[in-house]
Amino acid sequence: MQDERRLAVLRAIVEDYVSTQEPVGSKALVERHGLGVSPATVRNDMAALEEEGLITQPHTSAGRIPTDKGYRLFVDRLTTIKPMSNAEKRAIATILDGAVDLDDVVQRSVRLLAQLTHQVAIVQYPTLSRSTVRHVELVSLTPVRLMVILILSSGRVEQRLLDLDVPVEDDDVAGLRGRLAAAVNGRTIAEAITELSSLEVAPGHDGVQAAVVDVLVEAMSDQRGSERVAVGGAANLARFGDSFELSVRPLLEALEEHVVLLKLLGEAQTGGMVTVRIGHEGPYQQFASTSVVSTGYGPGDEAVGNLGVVGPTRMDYPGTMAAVRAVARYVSRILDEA
Amino acid sequence: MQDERRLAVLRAIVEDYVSTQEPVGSKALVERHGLGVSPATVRNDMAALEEEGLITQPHTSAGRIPTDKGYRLFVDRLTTIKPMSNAEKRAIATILDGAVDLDDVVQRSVRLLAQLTHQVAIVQYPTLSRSTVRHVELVSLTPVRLMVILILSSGRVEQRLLDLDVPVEDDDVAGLRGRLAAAVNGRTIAEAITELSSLEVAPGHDGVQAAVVDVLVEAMSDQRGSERVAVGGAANLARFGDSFELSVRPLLEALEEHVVLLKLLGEAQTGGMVTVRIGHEGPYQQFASTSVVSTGYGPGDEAVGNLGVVGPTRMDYPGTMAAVRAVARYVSRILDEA
DNA sequence: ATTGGCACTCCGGGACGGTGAGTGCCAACG
DNA sequence: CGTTGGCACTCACCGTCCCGGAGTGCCAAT
Repeated sequence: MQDERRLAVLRAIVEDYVSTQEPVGSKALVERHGLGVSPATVRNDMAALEEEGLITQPHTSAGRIPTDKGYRLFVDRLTTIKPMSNAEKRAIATILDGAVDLDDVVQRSVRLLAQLTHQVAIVQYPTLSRSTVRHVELVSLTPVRLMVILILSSGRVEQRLLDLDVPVEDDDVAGLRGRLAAAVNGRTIAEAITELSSLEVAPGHDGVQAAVVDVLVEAMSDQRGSERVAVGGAANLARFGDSFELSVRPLLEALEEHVVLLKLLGEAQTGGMVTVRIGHEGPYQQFASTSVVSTGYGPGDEAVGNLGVVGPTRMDYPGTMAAVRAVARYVSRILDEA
Repeated sequence: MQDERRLAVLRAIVEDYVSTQEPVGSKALVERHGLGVSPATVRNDMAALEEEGLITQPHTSAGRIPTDKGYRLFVDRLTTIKPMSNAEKRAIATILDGAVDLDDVVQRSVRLLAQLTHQVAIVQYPTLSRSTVRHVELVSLTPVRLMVILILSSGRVEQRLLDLDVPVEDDDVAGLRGRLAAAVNGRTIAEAITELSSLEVAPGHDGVQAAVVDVLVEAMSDQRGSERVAVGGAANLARFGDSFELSVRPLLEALEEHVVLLKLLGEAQTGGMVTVRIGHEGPYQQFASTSVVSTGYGPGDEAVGNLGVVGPTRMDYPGTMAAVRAVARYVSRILDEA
């Protein structure tokens, strides 16, 4: 039926508009894409598509541009994620394999993603909540100053300095270290916190132990680790084309508000699913003309963080989705190995 | 003489242009500033100032705007840094005193500076090179995995994971730890590196020691610590007014190139001196229309890092310089206390 | 259902002219 | 000699007008 052709027309409109960023007319459409029909036919189809709210015209007698609903249909039904080329895959692998530690992986990822997509990339640092305690270390720098180190299975290391009211002996520190290790090593964060709060107090040094436990609990429940994000490719905002004040400025402001970015990235999705949020579908109406393409990453099927890009609604969805998915996979694989 | 008045005219032009961002004419000048002369007189002065290359007119028969040279004279001779108000001082103190660690100080500073100046703020993380080694710690996580921790007087903590070829005993680790501590504790980074490379090898475990020393030297000479910078207030780029492509885009790109930013901040200045680099005076010609106001900070008279802002040449120099100096002072004081 | 034809709409860009702010110069003045 | 008022001149800016072109909607014919 001509229903199929209509969808083909929609696809063509999206693709043309994305690449030229100008409203696309019926004549240009039939020329560029080899649909074997006349412009008049396309016009009829366009009228139908507009009736359904999938495309619109900026002003009477200009070409059509897709609406958010049009992009949604395009993303859901008209496109398959085009796989990355082998060269791209190799580039991803080379860049990410060079990372020296967890933070470096995140920073490289965000750069890479920005480069691949030519958009603004956002990568969330791995969240602590699912990882387990690998090691707890106490180091007495001076008799009244203790350093508390927490090493997690995710590879993240948190350290805290702790000033004591009373001096403490090295032997006592060693004892406390042993008891702490027994209580928390191998447990998840949540379990460890429970264990710690029910830990028996050794006589005589309850103050020190309480202080250390406090610091540990604080370090564990510290949401900073999971709230941090890395941002890259802000310069790509320059290609937005749209009005500066309307689109770019709010984004520029948001890029420093990590809470907002985390909300934009949304809930972690596992299993290679890439989420696309188009324009008004998001929670912030100042981003009405921006889309977010994101997915979760993590070892195995466990999502420990999100990553994605944000760009104009008029973006290359297939390519962007492919890049996001590919980077997430490689990052997950690296976390697997670590 | 009328020489003084000419300088007063230059000052007035700079101030007016900075606040209105429009070329300023002779009539408007005498009205807004109470110079008790006629517009015609001012016109003569303007002609003289233009002759000297201090001001220029964008097109014939428009008002005058300052040249880079004009700004330079203004900054050097026509302005005193206006002190911060008490309220501002309190605000700075409150915000910075709330910092929990070194990184937090830097991050708070950069936000603060951006807010105070309405420009893009840059704060360099304290450089390692001048600080001394406070503590070295070795922790054996497993028999073949060591954690190496380096604590510096600046408060920075570097940790590295080290996988060994052969298992190592706890006792040996303790011995090595002792020898390392003796070699480096209290030394500056440079000294410590020298000491480490001439460290005698204990029989039997030369492999382990060599590996640990390698890691330590790497951590010490790691330029990452001194090359890292924090950036804030990128949204203020939106107020640039100038052509987007010409001014904002290169800056936006530079903001992700930390090497470039470090070069922009320039050499550390101590003793409360604030450096101003105006337009073409900088090393990058793509920043011909941007100025950098920067200074060093650090405990005592020792500069351990730079901070500053970058904005359009047309900026409020007295206010910006005051803010930069004030923030640097408070940061230095905090480093003093730590 | 598709197509060719046709009248209509409207954006974008170039031409045009008036207005106003600002300048440079000159002659007069203290 | 520095200052001032006067005057002619220069442009940027803004609103108007006009035209061409791309695109549309509709209709009758196939």
